[in-house]
Amino acid sequence: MCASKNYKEISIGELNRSKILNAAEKEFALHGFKGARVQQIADRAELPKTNVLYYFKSKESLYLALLEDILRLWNSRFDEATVSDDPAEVLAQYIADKMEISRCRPDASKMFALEIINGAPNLDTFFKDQHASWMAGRVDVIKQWIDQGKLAATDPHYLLFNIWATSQHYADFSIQINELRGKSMTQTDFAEATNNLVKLILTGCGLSVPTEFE
Amino acid sequence: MCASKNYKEISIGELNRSKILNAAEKEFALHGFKGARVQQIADRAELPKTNVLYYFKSKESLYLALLEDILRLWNSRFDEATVSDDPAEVLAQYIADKMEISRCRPDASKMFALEIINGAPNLDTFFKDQHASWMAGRVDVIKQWIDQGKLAATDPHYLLFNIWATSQHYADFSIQINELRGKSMTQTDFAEATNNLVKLILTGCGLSVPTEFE
DNA sequence: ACAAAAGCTGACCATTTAGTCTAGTATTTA
DNA sequence: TAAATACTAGACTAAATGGTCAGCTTTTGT
Repeated sequence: MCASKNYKEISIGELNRSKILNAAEKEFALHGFKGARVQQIADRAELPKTNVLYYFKSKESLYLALLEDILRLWNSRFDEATVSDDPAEVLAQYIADKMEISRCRPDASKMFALEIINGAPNLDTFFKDQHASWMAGRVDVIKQWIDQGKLAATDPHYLLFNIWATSQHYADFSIQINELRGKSMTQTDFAEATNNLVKLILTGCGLSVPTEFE
Repeated sequence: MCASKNYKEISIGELNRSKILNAAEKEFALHGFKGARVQQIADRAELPKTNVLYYFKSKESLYLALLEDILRLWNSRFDEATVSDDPAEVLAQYIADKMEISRCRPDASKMFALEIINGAPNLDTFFKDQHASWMAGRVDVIKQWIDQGKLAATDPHYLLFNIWATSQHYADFSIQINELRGKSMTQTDFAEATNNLVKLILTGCGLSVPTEFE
């Protein structure tokens, strides 16, 4: 069910680029930027190391290309929500979208987590400003919902942090989760976890759970 | 308010060891095991590199010593809770303890997060087994609470994952949080965030919030 | 068909890295 | 106070790493 590319009519270069990006995402997720090795990315992509550096001029530019890709993942329907939308629907869908990313792109989530934990040295001011203004806009909408009595009073910042923390946890800490559950999460498990999380967050905000998440 | 050692009567060796451990925790939290550099740990500890390798025979043994320390942090009063305890009290206190760790030992939390994200290559079978049996015990207690009608029906695994995810997020993603809030979290902010989180989780479990967390 | 562009890669290099060695200086102990 | 232990530190090394280069082959557009 995860989105995947149509492999017809793509040049050998595009194919290799995508092989390299996939391999690199895995390696960076496993070892972070400093810890990842170009040779191991090459091995995983089944290409000689020189080939990796042919397509991406340096380890850093490969990392940055990947990071840019990942930041685009964060876009969602919640970005355009306004005060006239139904908060229960919007938030439930946002949570579900986040959970879907954790299921389909766990390594992207891990790479992003590492970048933040390591002090976000590669996220430039432009991204940070953009991110901050996105946040300001969303906080504003949530505040208006609260003012209209649609939502229990709560700090919108903490609400969003909680949504990110819980949903991303299923990707970032999947090793621990699988260990403790004694089995890995199937698609059905993810659906159950999503409903569980929607219920927790929405109930916590004084909202009722939309029927499709019950 | 964070716990700290009494520096009287400690030998120069103990002092240096602790300097090194502090410096290493920071470096490992910033770069992960592979990415951290012994030289930078030494610089941060204000000791020559050779000195670091005098006290800890290798980068790996330093990392392991630190990791062992950190695993002990996870111990809490929740470990001994039984079905006869009040779930609201116990869970609220557990959440508060976790938040306190995020506030006082953010680098420890980050190091642990990196270890898990990177596939837990240094957590041995003994720890994993111990952790799994701890989990089984706690899941059991929560289930009994649910059977007794003290707690709304929910999967105890997800409940614990949610508590960890949200509380650790304040340490692991502090850079992002500070950026988006436009200021860093004070002790007061942490108290507020703790109460907010206790309310979310407990309400989500159908529990009422103990007065000290309101 | 053919030239230009794109793709490929082994050999190589400068730098960085964890860790050693040796030779010393403080500090503790008997 | 002498011997033993604990600590300090510069010089060094072997291995690993990111990256270059020059010459090769394959693909593509006309």
